Amino acid sequence: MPELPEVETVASGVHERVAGDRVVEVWLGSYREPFKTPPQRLARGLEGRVFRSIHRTGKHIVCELAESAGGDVSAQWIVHLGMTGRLLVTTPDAPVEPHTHARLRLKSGQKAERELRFVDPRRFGRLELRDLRREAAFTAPGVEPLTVALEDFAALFHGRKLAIKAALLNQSLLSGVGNIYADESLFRAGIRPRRQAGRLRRDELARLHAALQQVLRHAIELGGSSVSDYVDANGVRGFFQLEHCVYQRKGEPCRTCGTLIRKIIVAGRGTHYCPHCQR
DNA sequence: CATTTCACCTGGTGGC
DNA sequence: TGCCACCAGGTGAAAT
Repeated sequence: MPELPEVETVASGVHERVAGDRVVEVWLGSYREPFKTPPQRLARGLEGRVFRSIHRTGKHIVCELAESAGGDVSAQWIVHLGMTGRLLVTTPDAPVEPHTHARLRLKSGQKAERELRFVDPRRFGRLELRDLRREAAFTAPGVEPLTVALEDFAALFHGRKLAIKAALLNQSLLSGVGNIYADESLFRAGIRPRRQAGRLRRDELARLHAALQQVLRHAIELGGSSVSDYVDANGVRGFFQLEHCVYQRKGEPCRTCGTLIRKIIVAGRGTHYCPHCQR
């Protein structure tokens, strides 16, 4: 489900609910898949630690952990939601959904007990623990789309022969853009997804830069896109799917010119565009 | 190195 | 209703 706006929404929701809480008990499922860090080491790293803050980097949720409420950050719990992952704050007695892979029971002074749960049917998500006394802090490989300057954005595509859509999806160039926001930003910039990245004109790159930042910011304001089952940390759906101009609108009229939206495959992904508005 | 393809999973949908 | 092929918000390894 999750691209930058959805991950941002989940991370800020989790932050609001659990910052300052201590992990008093950890339960982890038995599947190998979601655990980039072996379950035993992950559980040991989480147990007893305090959530200092939670934020987003690219499509990753980074939880800063300390030994005590006022202590220095000594570890990071990094959550990647994959395609179907959810990070939910619940009460401890809430029914446990199928495909729940991690449950963290949390406690803090006055607040009622709650649980932080990681649920992921397809198991494409990843859980990782970094011990900052031994390992470097997490950094995303690509640049941050929301804040990258136009000059640096344009430089990412210089000399590249791949399709602009494929370039937007490449996380080592930009961290956080996925299939929905690649299609939506290309529509808003009036650029066909198969255009060679290195051949875009200066004005097109400027339009794409502006469109991408606008669409991401707008989507964050609306709590992300709930295409099938995406919900935030509180189980609430987003509303940006109502603003989609092309994504999953194959055969429907373009909101600008009425031409029917087409769907093709680019970079192995379903790709939607308006043949009239995008050149 | 740059780029493309495919496997990894489960569940929902639409056609027959 | 039932079965089945196909598709899905992501990524990283393998192939080209």
